[in-house]
Amino acid sequence: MTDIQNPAPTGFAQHDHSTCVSAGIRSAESICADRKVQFTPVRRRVLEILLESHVALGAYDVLERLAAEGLGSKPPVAYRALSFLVEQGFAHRIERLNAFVACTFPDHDHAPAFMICRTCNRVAEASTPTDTGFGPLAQDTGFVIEQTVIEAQGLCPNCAEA
Amino acid sequence: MTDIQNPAPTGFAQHDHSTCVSAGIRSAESICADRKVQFTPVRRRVLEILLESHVALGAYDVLERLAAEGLGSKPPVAYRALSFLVEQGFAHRIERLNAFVACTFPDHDHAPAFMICRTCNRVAEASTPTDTGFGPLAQDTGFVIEQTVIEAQGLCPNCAEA
DNA sequence: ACTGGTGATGTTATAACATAACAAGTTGTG
DNA sequence: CACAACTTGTTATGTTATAACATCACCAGT
Repeated sequence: MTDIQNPAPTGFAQHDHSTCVSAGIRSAESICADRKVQFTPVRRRVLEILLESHVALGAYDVLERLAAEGLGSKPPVAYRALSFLVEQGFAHRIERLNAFVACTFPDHDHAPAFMICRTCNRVAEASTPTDTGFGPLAQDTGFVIEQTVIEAQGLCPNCAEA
Repeated sequence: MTDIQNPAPTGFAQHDHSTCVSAGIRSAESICADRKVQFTPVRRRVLEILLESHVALGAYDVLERLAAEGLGSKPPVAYRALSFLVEQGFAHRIERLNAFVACTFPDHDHAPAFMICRTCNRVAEASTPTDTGFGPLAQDTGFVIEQTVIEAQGLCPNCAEA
């Protein structure tokens, strides 16, 4: 297995966050156009909400925000929008937290790996090579890999200080 | 990152399963004695239930079995036993499934990686080197890793055929 | 034997996460 | 316009998880 590649992880480091938001939305718009899928108001707004921070949000956190804006108040509304975003690769589900974050690299096809702060729930995303080391093993055993989840838990730099 | 090491994954392959059960219980007994923690009837029984197959079981699946045997019928009973087993390294939580499996290597300290069949929920466990590739990246960013979850989803050999 | 500490279990209640099923509205296309 | 495909709204319920407090069993010290 080769090392996890890291095209400059945002999430923990200082950065111009407004770029994350605008770039995320622009990518999504353009990809949706290409794929001829609808980037509806609810979907767009949910992506914006996720993009507002690098903190993983639960479906009900998102829903609460939607409800406050009159965009839907029942769980399926949030779950449907989140499923859409995950399917299209605009967001990822963090299994460990049953929560969601906007994707940092919506434009490349990649296998994500996450560093998750257990104190502040902030998440940094890195790319991994498609072969995460299971390849050879899976071949041995006959297991057919469809997707791999890699999630590291710990403390982000800020929370580690305190 | 080096390849995932694989001390002969059970789970999918044919094997003498009674060994898994007896060895699992014996290890747990001996480790509990060393650590001076109690291997109570509920804890033992829950481990036995997990050991009965390499299928990941939800807490409520386990609870159902316990209840049928008069060993406890309320969720906290199952969750407490499962937490204990996970803490002691006798079982692992599969984040993707919100479920649990008995550990295949309770005697070594290891970072587990799992192959999870989406059809039958059977799980094969492999060991990884302690450095799963996040090390260098984490150092760059200042992230302090406490635990890493690696879970591959796909089809086990049996289910892949069908 | 009493007392108090510790750890395990029992129980109630509820929080948090998720989806099935169906109705109603919207949008693009012939 | 009419239709098909898709999206959203809503009800109801299913599933996973834990907080909080009561009780019990055991052991050590007096």
